[in-house]
Amino acid sequence: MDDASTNRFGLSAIDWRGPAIGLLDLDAFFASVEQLDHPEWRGKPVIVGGSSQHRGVVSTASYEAREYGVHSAMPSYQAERLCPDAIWTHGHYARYRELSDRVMGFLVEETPRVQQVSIDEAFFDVTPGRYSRENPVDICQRIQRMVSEIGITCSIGIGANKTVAKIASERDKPRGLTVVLPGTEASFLAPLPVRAMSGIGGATEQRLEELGIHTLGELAAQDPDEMGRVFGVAGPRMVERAAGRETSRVADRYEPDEVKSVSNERTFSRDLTSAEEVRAAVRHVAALTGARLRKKGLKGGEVTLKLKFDYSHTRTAQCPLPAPTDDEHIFGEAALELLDSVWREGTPVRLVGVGVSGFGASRPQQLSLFGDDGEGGATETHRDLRSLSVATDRVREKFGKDAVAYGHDLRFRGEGSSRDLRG
DNA sequence: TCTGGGGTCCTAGGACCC
DNA sequence: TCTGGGGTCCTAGGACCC
Repeated sequence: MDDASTNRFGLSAIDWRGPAIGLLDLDAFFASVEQLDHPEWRGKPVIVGGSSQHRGVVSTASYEAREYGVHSAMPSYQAERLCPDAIWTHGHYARYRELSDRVMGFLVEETPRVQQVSIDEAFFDVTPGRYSRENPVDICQRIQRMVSEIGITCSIGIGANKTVAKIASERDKPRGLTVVLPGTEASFLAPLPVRAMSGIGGATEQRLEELGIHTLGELAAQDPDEMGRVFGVAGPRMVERAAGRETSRVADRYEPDEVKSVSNERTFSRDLTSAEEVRAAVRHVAALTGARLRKKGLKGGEVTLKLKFDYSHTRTAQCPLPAPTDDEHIFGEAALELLDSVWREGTPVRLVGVGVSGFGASRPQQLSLFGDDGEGGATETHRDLRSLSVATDRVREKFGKDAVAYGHDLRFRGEGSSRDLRG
């Protein structure tokens, strides 16, 4: 890479002018943590993901597994065929969270402008003169050393804006440090396929293709108004970003965005068809969501039911709740009432999801010292059931998730789940 | 037994109101 | 009588991200 971008070191001497935005991405994060914690797995193909028996997919593949063609989001049965000797694990989310927090801590020590975008990725602003005088390249090399010391690695891209930093970070993985020098943004981006830019997925790529636009350079040359007519508000934005002129700032605090919804969904290892099964599944998934709401101290005023029938057919239905709640006995029953509007008994159901949103009106949520006082129209029965939910949470916290199960929970225990982590 | 789970944002269309 | 035309709110669904 000797053109616009470079991963050569020795750039400390350059006089960096203008904004310097970094994007740090932890390399094959979940799989790398597993190899850190299981030394005997190092150097071997490791896959974090759901099992093929439960229609799972790959969350993260170690670099050794990637050599067999395994990648994130690939159906597990396919990964098993490509790499029969891989070591599989469902993952240990709390542990990933712990290491992620440590890495984010390193960034915060360098600059107050750290915007975490996922468990394994964050933007940070190291513009010279803004928070420190130091050269951005030196700062990033130090961050990489600190990350290495905890036993995992990261790749970093640095550039004048987020779009450039993000694409640069993907340029040279793992352990890469790719620098796009100020003023070279447009020439760095121009030859890349449109798909390289985040925000452009399969559908947008195809529509751009139909317009004869294949590269970011071609996209940058479009008339923003014309693109606005085709793509709505995203159109002009796409053109600006492709031209290397994005100006959106890195968030000014190391704080996750305000939560707007909390949901759980489950794909079952076989399709459900009877009303009894589907209703039990709704209650089960609602209970998962309820427990998370209470843990987060959130009560929401809307519930959403989601059913997936096959890969391309999904239906959702949403309704307001009488009062903000975190109790699955209330929002779960509301979800059951929505069932008739989206499902006829006999239609096979592959996935059931229950989400709660509408936190805005009742924020901030403080738990009352005197127990439950914010339940509005809740009946006595609902209060009793709510107490039951809280008691259940406590027992589960103390003795583990499977210590308590309502009747309808039992048949769904042990269904696989996983999380995605691309890169 | 082919394709997960947890999110965010945007859009289109209908209801409703003036 | 030949039905206008905003604005706003709500809902469902799609696209996208990791």
